[in-house]
Amino acid sequence: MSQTVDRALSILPLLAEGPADLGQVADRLGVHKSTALRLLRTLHEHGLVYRQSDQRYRLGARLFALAQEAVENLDIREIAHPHLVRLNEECGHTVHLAVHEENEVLYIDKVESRYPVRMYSRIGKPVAITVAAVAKLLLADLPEAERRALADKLDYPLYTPRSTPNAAAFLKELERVREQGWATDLGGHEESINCVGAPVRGTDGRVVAAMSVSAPNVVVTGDELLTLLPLVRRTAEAISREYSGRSPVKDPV
Amino acid sequence: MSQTVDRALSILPLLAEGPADLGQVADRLGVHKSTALRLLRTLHEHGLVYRQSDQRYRLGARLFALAQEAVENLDIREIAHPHLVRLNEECGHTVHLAVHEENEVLYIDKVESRYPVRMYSRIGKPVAITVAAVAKLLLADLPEAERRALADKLDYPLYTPRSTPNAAAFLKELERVREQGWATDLGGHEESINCVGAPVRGTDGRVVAAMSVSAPNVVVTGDELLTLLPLVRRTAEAISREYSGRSPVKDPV
DNA sequence: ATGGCCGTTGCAGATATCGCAATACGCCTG
DNA sequence: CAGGCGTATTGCGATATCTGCAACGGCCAT
Repeated sequence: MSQTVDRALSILPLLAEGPADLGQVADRLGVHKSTALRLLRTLHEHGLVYRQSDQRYRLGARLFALAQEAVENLDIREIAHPHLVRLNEECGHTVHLAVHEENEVLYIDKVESRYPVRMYSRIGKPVAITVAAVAKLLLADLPEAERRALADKLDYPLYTPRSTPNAAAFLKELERVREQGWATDLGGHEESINCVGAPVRGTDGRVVAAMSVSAPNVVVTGDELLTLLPLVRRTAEAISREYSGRSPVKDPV
Repeated sequence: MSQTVDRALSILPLLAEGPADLGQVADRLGVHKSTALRLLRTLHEHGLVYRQSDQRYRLGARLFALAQEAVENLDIREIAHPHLVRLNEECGHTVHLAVHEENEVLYIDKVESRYPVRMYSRIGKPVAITVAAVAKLLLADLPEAERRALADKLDYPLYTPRSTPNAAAFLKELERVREQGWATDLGGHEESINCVGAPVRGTDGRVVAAMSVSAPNVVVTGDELLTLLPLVRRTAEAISREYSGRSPVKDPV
């Protein structure tokens, strides 16, 4: 770990609180003014800090550009996977992670009992969008207009008697999911399979992914599965925190 | 200027191109692997880089969080936002707010039809500096020497046949914008999109920000959009007044 | 004018950083 | 299962780099 770089980087969260002048930065860093000056200059040359007209420093524009590119490379799956594995170890059931893309909802990760392995054969396949818990979570977060438009376009196949029958029912269900912050699929896709899921949110609060736990009701009934809800929600929230940068480092040796 | 910090920060744009492993980073930095390792570790501890499961490095989510806090600290945005929303309600089109920083022009706020939401996906992204109405407004206010120097440094990509073709044309356009006090972009960036914008000025009369209204010409033609000019200018002036503390509406303390 | 405040610079000493080489680890091959 | 290869990691000494100091210069308010 480099001391100089460490100090320089510590300036960034400091400036995130608001603009500061040289003296303030030096004080809060606990270094001499000349030292702070040189660090700020280097940050400035890289565009990470900007010097406003009153000579105070604040975070710079390059930060935006980098963040932009960072987000494009951000793979939720990488971050979520360990959490999914842990959840699987705790409850023993199949765990899914899904995202919404182009009017489809796709699984992007899956952890199955005994098999902490990426089942690519299944991953990437569109889910039953009108009934799956993860689909409800992802679509419930859309603006109302889009939700409406999408609901109209969809087909509502009756996989089982419990499948969502039509657009009206679907929209109503989405509204409920939106308000309660979690979703279920109780035998809506396969008669004997129940799911309970929770949303993963980004910094802006929007739902970026959804996860769920699935189990056949020969193992646990729907009601029993619901007792896992707190655990599922905690896991989803942990992923959200890490994804949005709220927990920068978890285990620094 | 600090060599160590300089090297560390050089890693960020490098990783913005995509994930890289230790060796690649060391090579591109021109330093020994152990050096690169220590720099990367420091960046990692601050959350600026993330280590994915294949041990390669990638930009981290903390960058996103920092950029977000940075944009929230811009007081122009605070002041302007309600005005932008009102303008959006009145005309129905997309409204942008942008500032100039370090040879770049960036959007710092955006209000979209029905959607008074911060689109961070777009906010923070540098604008097409040679054609956007807001860019013309901000650059037109620079001292002539700076304007000239900047115009020479820029590239002039031909997004469309109407894009500004070269430095000479750009300077001429800036001169006109400077005199008339407003600017347009008629299909210079995207063939079917027109914009009309006006400057926001501080106490000393200098342009501190610029705003614009954009609409596809399938909705309104360029001429029709121009009829909104008085409204846009009035809004910009209202923001200017409030920003420079001469707001007739409400006076703080 | 003049004193105080803040940012900036040159310098010599201190120390953190660098590259090297050796080690450890994971992965694939035979 | 052994062996080999590529990569990440660690300890260490030489030295380039960073640091704090003190002096300078500009700016503002008294």
